[in-house]
Amino acid sequence: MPIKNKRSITHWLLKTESGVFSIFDLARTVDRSTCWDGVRNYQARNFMRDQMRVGDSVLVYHSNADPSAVVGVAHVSALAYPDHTAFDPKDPHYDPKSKVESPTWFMVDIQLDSIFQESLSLKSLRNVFGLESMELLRKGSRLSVQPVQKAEFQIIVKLGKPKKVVAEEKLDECSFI
DNA sequence: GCCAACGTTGGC
DNA sequence: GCCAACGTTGGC
Repeated sequence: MPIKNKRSITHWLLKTESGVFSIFDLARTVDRSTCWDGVRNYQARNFMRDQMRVGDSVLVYHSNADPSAVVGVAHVSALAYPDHTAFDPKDPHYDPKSKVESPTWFMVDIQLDSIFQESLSLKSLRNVFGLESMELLRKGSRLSVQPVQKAEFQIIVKLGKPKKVVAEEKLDECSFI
């Protein structure tokens, strides 16, 4: 009997600087989805390029925020493809090493599912039972794309009280935004 | 603004 | 391959 080739990682956490692109910006985009451009770290790239698959679950984290916090849930909506912002000399994430014919940097698309009614600050997460080994809570953790254990993901979603973000035109009705 | 904890670069 | 210098991330 063939053994099912089960991937070890299907849950992720993506950091975004809330002042640059927040979960609320994501909620206002067409189809509530976006390309996750600008990742310029090899380990983060490898996770996106080699391991992420369409449908994988994503926690959205606001870094450099007040307070820094996990703020909602999205999912991967497109498999990794070259990050074109690396080709554009005028783009802040321009990288001359990356060529169109052999791209260095990749990105996935993600689509927003829900925003937490209780955003979960980094500080508060440090006290949650079951998250002791979470990468985000590791001292000096800087990875902007990081794997999350399914159990960790479930704990966080339960605490966050996610409110589904439905259609673009209904955004005005989301009083918590 | 400070600074710890990285990651990258480049001389050797 | 080693490692010092430098640049970046991101909490505080």
